[in-house]
Amino acid sequence: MKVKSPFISDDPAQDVTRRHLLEAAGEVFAEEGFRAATVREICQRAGANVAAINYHFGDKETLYVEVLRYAHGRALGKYPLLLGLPETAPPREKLHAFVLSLLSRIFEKGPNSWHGRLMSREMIEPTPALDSLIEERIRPMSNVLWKIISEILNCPPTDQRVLSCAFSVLSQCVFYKHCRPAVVKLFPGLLPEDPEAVAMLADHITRFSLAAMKDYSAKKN
Amino acid sequence: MKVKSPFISDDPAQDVTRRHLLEAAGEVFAEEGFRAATVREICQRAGANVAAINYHFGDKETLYVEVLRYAHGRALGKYPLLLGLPETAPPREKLHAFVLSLLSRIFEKGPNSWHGRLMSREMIEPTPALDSLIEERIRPMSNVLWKIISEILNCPPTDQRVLSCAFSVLSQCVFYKHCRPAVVKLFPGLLPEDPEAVAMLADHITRFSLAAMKDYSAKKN
DNA sequence: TGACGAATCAAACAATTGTTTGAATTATGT
DNA sequence: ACATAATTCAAACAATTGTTTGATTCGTCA
Repeated sequence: MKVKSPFISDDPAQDVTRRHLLEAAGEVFAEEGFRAATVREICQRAGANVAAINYHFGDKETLYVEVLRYAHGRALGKYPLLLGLPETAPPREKLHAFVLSLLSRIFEKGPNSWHGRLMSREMIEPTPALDSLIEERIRPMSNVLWKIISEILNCPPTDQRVLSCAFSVLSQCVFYKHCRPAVVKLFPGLLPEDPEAVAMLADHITRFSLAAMKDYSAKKN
Repeated sequence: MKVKSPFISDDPAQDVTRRHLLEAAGEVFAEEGFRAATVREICQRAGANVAAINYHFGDKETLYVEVLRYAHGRALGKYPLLLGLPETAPPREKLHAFVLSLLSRIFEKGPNSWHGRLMSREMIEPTPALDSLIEERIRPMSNVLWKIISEILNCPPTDQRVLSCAFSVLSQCVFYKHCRPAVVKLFPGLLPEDPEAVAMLADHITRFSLAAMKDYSAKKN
C-alpha cells in the first residue's frame, strides 16, 4: 500500500487533491462526526475518487488526525487569543478580549466555520487524537485564562478559586456552541448570527463573570 | 411486520425482555450514540436475540425514542427540580436547590447514570427525537429557572437579562458534563466523584451566579 | 518522442450494519 | 390435553461501510 509522505507542500499549486480532501473532510467530520462520516461523501465533495483517501493518507483515521493538524495550523490566525491586546493591558480588558476572541472563533461563519465545530465535537466525543489537541491548543488557551483570572482575583494561579472561576467563564462561552440545537429549538432566533450580537454576548459574559469575581476577591473564603 | 403495542405494562413481571432491551439500549445509546450503537450489542447485553428489537419495537429508531420516553419517565423521581423545596422559599435557596438537583442528575452514578449521558448526547447531536425531549423536559425545567431568576433580578420573566443570566447558570452546570473528557485530560482528578464534591460545585456555581446577578439587578442597563 | 513514476479511476472485496424470514419454542386459555 | 397465539431463535438478506486492486491517464524528464 503506497502512501504519500504526510506533509503539505507550501506551494498551493501542489497537492491540490490532498488539500481538497482535507477541506472536504473537515466539513464532513464536523457535520457528521468521525464515525458517521463516510469516505465516499468526503471524496465526492472533494471531487476525487473513492480511493483517493487511501492513496493520499493511508486510511480514514490518519486522514482525521491530519485534518485536526491542518485545522490547528489555521486556527488562531484570524482571532489571536487576546486579539492583539498588549500584555500590559488591565486584566478586565484582557478578559473581555479573551471571551470575545473565543466567541468569535466559535461563531465563525463561512468556509472556515467547520474548524470550531470539529474542535467541539472532538472535546465532547473524543477520539485518540484528543490528547494532542488538548496539549497543543486547549492547555495554552487555558493557561492564558488562568493568568488573567489570577490577576483579577489577586490570587496565586494555583488557588482553587482561580480554577473554579476559569471554568465558569469557559462554560458560558462554549455553552451556546455545544447546546446550539437545543437552544435554537427553545428560542428560535436567539443565537447570535452577526458580529454585533456576538459582541453583545461577550459583553454579558464578561460583565457577569467580573461581577461574580469581584465577590470572590472581596471575601476571604 | 408484527410489532407489539408501544406501552409498558405496570407489572414488572411482564415484558421482561422489553425492559431488558430498554435498559441495555439506554446504556449503549449513551455510550456510543444512536448511530454507532449496534442492535447486536444491545441485544447481547439484554440477553436477547438479534431479532428481538424489531419484534418488540419495529426498528432501531422507535426503540431509541422509546428509550428516551422510558428514561424521561424515571428522570425526576430521585431528584425533583427543586429537591422538594416549598414554592415560598427564598429565591436564593431555590436557585441553589435547582443547581444542586441538576448537578446531581448530571453526576448520577450507578445503573441509572446512562440517563443523563443520553440526554446530553441528544442535546449535542440531536436526532428527530429532540423535539419531544425539549418540550417534555427541557422547557419545563427552563421555565422553573426563569421564574427563580426573575425573582432574584426583580425583573419580568420576559426581560433580556433574565434570559442571559439563566443561560449563564445553565451553562456552568452542563459544562462539566459535556466537556468531561477534555476536563479530565486537562486536570486528572478534578471532576466531582462523590456527592460532597458535587455539593461544593453547586455551592460555587450558586455563589458565582448570585454575585453576578446582584450586579445585574443593582444597575439599570 | 518515449519511458517511467505519480495520480486517478471504475470495479470489486470483505466486513459490518439493520432487517426479515420461517421454523421452533413457550405461554395462555378453554 | 389440546389449540392457538405470543415469543424466541438461527440463518439469511440487502444495503452500506472502508479498503484494495489493476488498468488507465497524466505529468515529467531524458
